[in-house]
Amino acid sequence: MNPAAGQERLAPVVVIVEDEPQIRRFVRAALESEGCTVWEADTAARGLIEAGTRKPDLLVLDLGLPDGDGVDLIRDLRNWSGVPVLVLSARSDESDKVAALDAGGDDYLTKPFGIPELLARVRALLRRAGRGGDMPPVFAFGPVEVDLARRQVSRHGEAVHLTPIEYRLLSQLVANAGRVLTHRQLLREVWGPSHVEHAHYLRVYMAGLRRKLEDDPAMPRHILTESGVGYRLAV
Amino acid sequence: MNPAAGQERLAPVVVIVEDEPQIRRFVRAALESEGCTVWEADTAARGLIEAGTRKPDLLVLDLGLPDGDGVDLIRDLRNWSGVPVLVLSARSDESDKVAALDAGGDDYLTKPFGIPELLARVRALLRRAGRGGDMPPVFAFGPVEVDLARRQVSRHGEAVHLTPIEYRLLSQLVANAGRVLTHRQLLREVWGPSHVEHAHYLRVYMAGLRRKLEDDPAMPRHILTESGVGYRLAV
DNA sequence: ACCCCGTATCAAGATGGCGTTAAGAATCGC
DNA sequence: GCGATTCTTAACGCCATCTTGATACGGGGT
Repeated sequence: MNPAAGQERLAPVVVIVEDEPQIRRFVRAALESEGCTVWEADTAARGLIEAGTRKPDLLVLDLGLPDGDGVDLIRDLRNWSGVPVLVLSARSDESDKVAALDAGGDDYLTKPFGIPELLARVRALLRRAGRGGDMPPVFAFGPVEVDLARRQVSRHGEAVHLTPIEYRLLSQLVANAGRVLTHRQLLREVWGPSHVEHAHYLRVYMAGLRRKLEDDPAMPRHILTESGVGYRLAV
Repeated sequence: MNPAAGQERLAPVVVIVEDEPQIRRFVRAALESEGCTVWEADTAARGLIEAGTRKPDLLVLDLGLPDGDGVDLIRDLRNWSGVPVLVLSARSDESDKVAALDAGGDDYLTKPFGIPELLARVRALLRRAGRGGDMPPVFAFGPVEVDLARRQVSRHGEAVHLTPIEYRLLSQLVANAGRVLTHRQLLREVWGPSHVEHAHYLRVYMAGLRRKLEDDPAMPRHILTESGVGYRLAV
């Protein structure tokens, strides 16, 4: 079993071992833009310590370190850790690649490299290590949860069925939660520009949403009407 | 029980998908010198079949195939297999690398490449796949079990025969279990982009799946219809 | 008090989507 | 080529959803 299976970690943890501050910052910024938590080390010795203490999901390693060969670091690391290792190097000699990979490296990228390729290879390694998927974003107000990705709405934990128009209407409210949406705005987004005058539709369907989502439809606490203007979703 | 569990496989099995016979022989010789058992395919369609029947430990894939994009092959493969994929390509554009890796590829090697590097990367992929886990091979809901790797479906333990389209439809549902799939999404994935309007097909084939998989096809408990939107597989 | 406008709720009819079956066409394996 | 499987297409009844009209409520202005 995977020992990390139980503990939910939202952001992958990455350790960078790289002596040039410029490249370190460069790579750090890229990884953080992917949502990673990043720790740095500028020597091989420090790198091993960081790999031990931070329990990273990925190690990005430059071969050219001041205090030792990066290949030795990998060999050492592999005695006690299976963390994926992405090797960066200025040397493009095939023998270097073979040595680093056979020592236990998982991928080898030659400088200069592009950030998109680096990130794609990082994603590939994290995916295979089992840290690919993250949680779907769910929006909640009161007892109601809206899962936009699964197109599913629940109230008090139980699934609630919404018709297509009801769902579109709720989506608009959620997307602009807290803000007032005018009748015209809602009608245009849900029914299209030609139905902008049929404010009656809104009343019918808002009643439906309240009946399905509010605890007391007569005293709505979240789907509020701004009389003469429109509707608002209170958070 | 898993029939392959007892039989010790000493030699890794590799499938090569490559249309140029010269490179195919070249790569094959190299892999066999490493002690691999090698199977070949010269088209994308054939490659998928080989990947399904040979149960390889690694897939070596050339992107430039005569009958389809290799990236599509990876995406298809990833619906039912977690086998490591090493991509070979004549194109060194960064966007090609990113596309192939994000589709599910594990490594990307640009032609021309040296045999030592190829083999080192192969060893790295086999090493990691050997100790790590692959995809959970069987997906279950209610009385139904779907073995994506063996392309086999059973209900109450008994094998159920599905036609190709039925199986692809079910694959899509399983791959997005719990999520609502719109008519257009399903039609595009199963019949192709040109049949996006033929929603009737879906009704016919969903009826077929329900007849074969649901205990009471008239009251489906797992293959649910989201009226006006699409379908969803309930877990 | 009364009227008026905006709102809430209910219900019935219209519409189009959906499930099902079956028959002809196409494809595949032998 | 031939038989069998699979796919496409059409037809029909049913039902969820949408539309539309009717009715009631409530506050503000005259």
